Amino acid sequence: MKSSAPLILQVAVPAPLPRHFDYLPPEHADPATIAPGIRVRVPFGKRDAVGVLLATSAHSDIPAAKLRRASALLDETPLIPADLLALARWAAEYYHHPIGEVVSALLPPTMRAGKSGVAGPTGAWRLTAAGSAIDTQLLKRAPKQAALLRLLAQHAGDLDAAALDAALAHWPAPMRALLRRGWAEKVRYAPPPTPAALPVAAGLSLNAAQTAAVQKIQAALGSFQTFLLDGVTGSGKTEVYLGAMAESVRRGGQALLLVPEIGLTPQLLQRVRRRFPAAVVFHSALPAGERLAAWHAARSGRTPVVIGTRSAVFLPLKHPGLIIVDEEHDASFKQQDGFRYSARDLAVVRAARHHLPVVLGSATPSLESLHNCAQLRYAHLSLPERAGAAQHPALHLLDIRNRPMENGLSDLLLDAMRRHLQAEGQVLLFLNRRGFAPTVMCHVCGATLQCGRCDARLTLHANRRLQCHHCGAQRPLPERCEECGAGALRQYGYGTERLERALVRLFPDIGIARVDRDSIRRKGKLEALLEGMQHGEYPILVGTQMLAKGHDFPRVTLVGIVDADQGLFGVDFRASERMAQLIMQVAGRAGRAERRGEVLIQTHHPDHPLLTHLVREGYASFAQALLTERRAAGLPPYAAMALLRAEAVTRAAPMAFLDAARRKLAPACGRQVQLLGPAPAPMERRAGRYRAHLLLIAAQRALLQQALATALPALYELKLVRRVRWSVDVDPAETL
DNA sequence: AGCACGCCGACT
DNA sequence: GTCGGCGTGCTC
Repeated sequence: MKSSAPLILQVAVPAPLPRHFDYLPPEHADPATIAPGIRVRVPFGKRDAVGVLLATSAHSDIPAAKLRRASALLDETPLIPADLLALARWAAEYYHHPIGEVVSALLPPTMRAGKSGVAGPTGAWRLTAAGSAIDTQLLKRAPKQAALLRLLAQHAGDLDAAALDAALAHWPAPMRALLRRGWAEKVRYAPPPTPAALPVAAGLSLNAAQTAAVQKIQAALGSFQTFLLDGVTGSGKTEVYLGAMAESVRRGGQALLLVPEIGLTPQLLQRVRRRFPAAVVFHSALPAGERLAAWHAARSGRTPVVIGTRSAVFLPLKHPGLIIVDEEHDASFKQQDGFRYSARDLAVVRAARHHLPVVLGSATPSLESLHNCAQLRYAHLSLPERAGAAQHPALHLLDIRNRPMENGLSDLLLDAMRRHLQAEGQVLLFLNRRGFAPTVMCHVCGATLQCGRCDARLTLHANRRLQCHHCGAQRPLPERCEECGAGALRQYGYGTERLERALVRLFPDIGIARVDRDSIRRKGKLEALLEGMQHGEYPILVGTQMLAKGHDFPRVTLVGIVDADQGLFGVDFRASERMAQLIMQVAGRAGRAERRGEVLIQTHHPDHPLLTHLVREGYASFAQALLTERRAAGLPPYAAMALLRAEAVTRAAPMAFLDAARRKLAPACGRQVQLLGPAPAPMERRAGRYRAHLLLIAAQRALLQQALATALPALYELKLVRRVRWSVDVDPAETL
């Protein structure tokens, strides 16, 4: 017998180390089972770990004496399909994140823990006639096989993988022996229906622009193409998604719809479910069991449509057909800790690898996507009209300098509210600050109440408790100033709770609903409020940006933006882009039915070029102006950016680490990649930890990538690494 | 990250 | 005399 070449398993092990680990296969491993994407149990240092097989190789750079043997192969067929595994490897490289942690992100927690791979069983095992005839007493040399035979005999052919797991440890190997000897056989369950066989309801009729958009997307099915679906609020993007998804499903391809936050879009969810009754929801807040079920439904092809948040971009799909990213400009597609990927960008990469079309939809597209359109990398689909008879709302700046104010509302805005309410209109007031008052200050000494763990002021809530909106800490409002002891604490500024209270007094006979994170904390509360709004129970709505996300309020005729000034002077280079998107998203809630909407924006800076440009020329023109600025300043999307972040409980450690990191990075950066910092983060202390940044900018992404790839491995060797929590953030969404 | 090993303080 | 603090090193 010739000895086969040693086979090396390259395994992604869940550890924060920037490499894979080599192992020998388990003894007696079935070579047919060894395929990339299966899970492998391996000894790792002094403990056991569940890793994922990335690839096999004929040789290893690790000295043979150090190589250890994997203890078991945990799956018979790859849990992670090859295309998805390739995407993970690409993402690990692009985001410079350890491969083991990236691969973990693809597995539901149950699978990560090494539980049985086939919770959605593919079939069951039973004895053959030959197997029934075996006298298990004669199988003394194979006690496991004997036990398995007895088990199968007792259960008359109904044992699936889960049942066997429960009954017998390490059953797969003896089961293979029984199959080989013809004593047992596997009965496969009927294959799951293909997406095309699942029910799809008819859609609404489309207008000309919608039809054109759907047709272009349909024509691209089966090939890679990125579309930016650019349509004002109310122009009917959802119906375009549904039309394109229906066609993909009809052709047998599953559709993946990514949304910023499931909980905030009950209306979208309803529409998807009405059209695709077999659609499945996926997000990381699901209970483990439901998450696993959804994961299996996607992987097995049992569901035609998955609607999910960020993490759903990594769902295995049996028949991938189409990917859609709704509200593509939304920052929540960027993961903000650990593996800092952008689900929107990965959706595009994934579509390219699968040869699928991908649709990025927004009424206020990100500058990145607009730039990609200008570069002809994305196809621009416009939905210029509002669906139905609705007209665009008119935007006006309200100069509130020197105006009489009533609890943050100017006489101008109050007059307009009365006018609209009298005409049976609904009024929406937007204030992006929850709580009662954002500042509590001592009138004697001027001290403000600060969070003990963050560089931030505490927000007073209506329940007389102080809350830190950065770390969640809470405490009761003290009687006296903690600095000087005077009993003269006063509240400054307005939050949604205070605004609501003022409105109750100003409009005593009118129903008022408040929508913010506090008011919808209880499950189903948002749905109940939305329901009430549809029925006209609440002529006045007050809320934070939650109101801006995807809900239809057909009766709203007036939108009041209570404080536009807070967005004008942000420290982040994306602050003005974000402000414009928020204003336009909120403005879009007005006048969706036949009545023309009005949008009033309160400001102390009515001549501010950003505001005047946005109001007079609209978002598209505003975005072009911002792009021109970004180009001149050498900022994204005209440059590539990465941020090295570090945090620790001492102030000095993050800076010391980043100083050392800078010295390691500098030679690799050369003159082409700029290094800025390290500098303390804008809010240096947060949740008791000090934070600092080191910024890298390059005109060309490849140069930045190369510098990081060259220098980052050395950072793992720094002793200072143990003293900080650090991460690389490629394409940071915010530099806070 | 986990988990060991390894040297220096207040306790049964 | 030991239990245990966290610095340091390693994981194929």
